[in-house]
Amino acid sequence: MENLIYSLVKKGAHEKFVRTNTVELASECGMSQQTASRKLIELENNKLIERKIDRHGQSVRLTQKALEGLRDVYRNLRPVFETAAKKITIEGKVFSGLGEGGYYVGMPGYKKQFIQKLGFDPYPGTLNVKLETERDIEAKAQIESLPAVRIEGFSDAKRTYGGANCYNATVNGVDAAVLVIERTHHPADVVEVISSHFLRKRLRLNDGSTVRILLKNE
Amino acid sequence: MENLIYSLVKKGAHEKFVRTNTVELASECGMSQQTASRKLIELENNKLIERKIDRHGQSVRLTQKALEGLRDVYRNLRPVFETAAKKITIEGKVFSGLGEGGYYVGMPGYKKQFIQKLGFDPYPGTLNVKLETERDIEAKAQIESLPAVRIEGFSDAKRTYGGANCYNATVNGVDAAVLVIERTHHPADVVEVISSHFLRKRLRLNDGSTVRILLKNE
DNA sequence: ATTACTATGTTTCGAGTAA
DNA sequence: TTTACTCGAAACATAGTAA
Repeated sequence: MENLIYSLVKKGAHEKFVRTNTVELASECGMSQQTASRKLIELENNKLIERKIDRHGQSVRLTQKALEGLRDVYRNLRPVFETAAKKITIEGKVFSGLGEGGYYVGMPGYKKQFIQKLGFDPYPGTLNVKLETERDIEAKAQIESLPAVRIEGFSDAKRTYGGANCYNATVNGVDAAVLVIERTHHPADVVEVISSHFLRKRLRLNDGSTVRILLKNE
Repeated sequence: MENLIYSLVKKGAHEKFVRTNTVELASECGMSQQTASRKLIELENNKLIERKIDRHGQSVRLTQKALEGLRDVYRNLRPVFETAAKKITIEGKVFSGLGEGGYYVGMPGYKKQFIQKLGFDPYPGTLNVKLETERDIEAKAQIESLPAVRIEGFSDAKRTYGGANCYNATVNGVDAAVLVIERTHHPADVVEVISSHFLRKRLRLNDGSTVRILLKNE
């Protein structure tokens, strides 16, 4: 099954429609023609491929959904084989969130942990950075391969507050930490940063200012 | 199945024994405890993992064989997501092969194709380069994602001669081509280079000399 | 040539449970 | 608690074909 997708990747189906047929795919994947046919149908039903079928074969292309799945695999494998501890740099533009980040960061349940584990008392607000290039989004995904500072969730009488992972970094040279909140399915192109400083003031940032986040490797 | 290996990778089983149990792995992979147990046995029988089992769980580590399989996947996926056309550089040390490379390169059936497709008449010999670092071996594997100059195989009365792929490059600045012979399961840490020049003389190389191969991107 | 349906055979799964 | 066996059920693969 997955096998079939890898065969399609080898043919370049991640960037264009590629011409093939069920007999060819079957032999490449070590399965029968009938199975290849059925699996192509399944992949199509699961919106993992698009097809144009005619009586001489078919053209197949991977969907964005399939690429996302492959990207997950890639992200898991990269830290295994890219041993060198490279410096991760992320560039993006400052934008205004809803201001709710500051509320959470200031809560005693979190604040105590920040002071203890990150070694600084965070300014009660987060700097929202929007990533503009695929390269930066990739770099953000790589962050998770770094050693994290774990912030535990907790509960009060009203509700439960989720955990988070922090990664020491600098923003335009100023000490800070990237905050990756657990469970909330955050957009992939946004990074939240906390710091002991009010970064907008300290770095004279406005909405649209470009900042460079440099992750600390150990 | 594969799923289980990815779970183990996430736990770091590619670099050390990691402690886990069948219930935990099952829930991570969306399968029953029984299936996880059975699959671990299969993985062990297939020499993809090593285990130390006790009554409180088990320690699991991936074998080299499993890592090789994952590396294949990684190599397939990298060109998909590493879009930027990076320059591939390989460094290694010159060594003497058996001299058979020269015999083949000089055969009319190949020579004609080199002249036509690579645009030069190759010196009848190959420069063997031994790669010394993991980084260089990785870089060599990446070559295959570049556009290849295809050299077809052929037959004469006696036998069949296999095909090859060539990749335009420079060796210490001199035009050349990396030769990847088909089918022969070449060692991963050796690169063969052909050129119109006798590179050993032209570049004053001896066994053990370090050379830098720069692949041409288009 | 193709793709892909049906029917049948094979493999895989997981509940129950032993050790 | 574990791991992992047995066995009936569910999922999957392929031969034979139709279109």
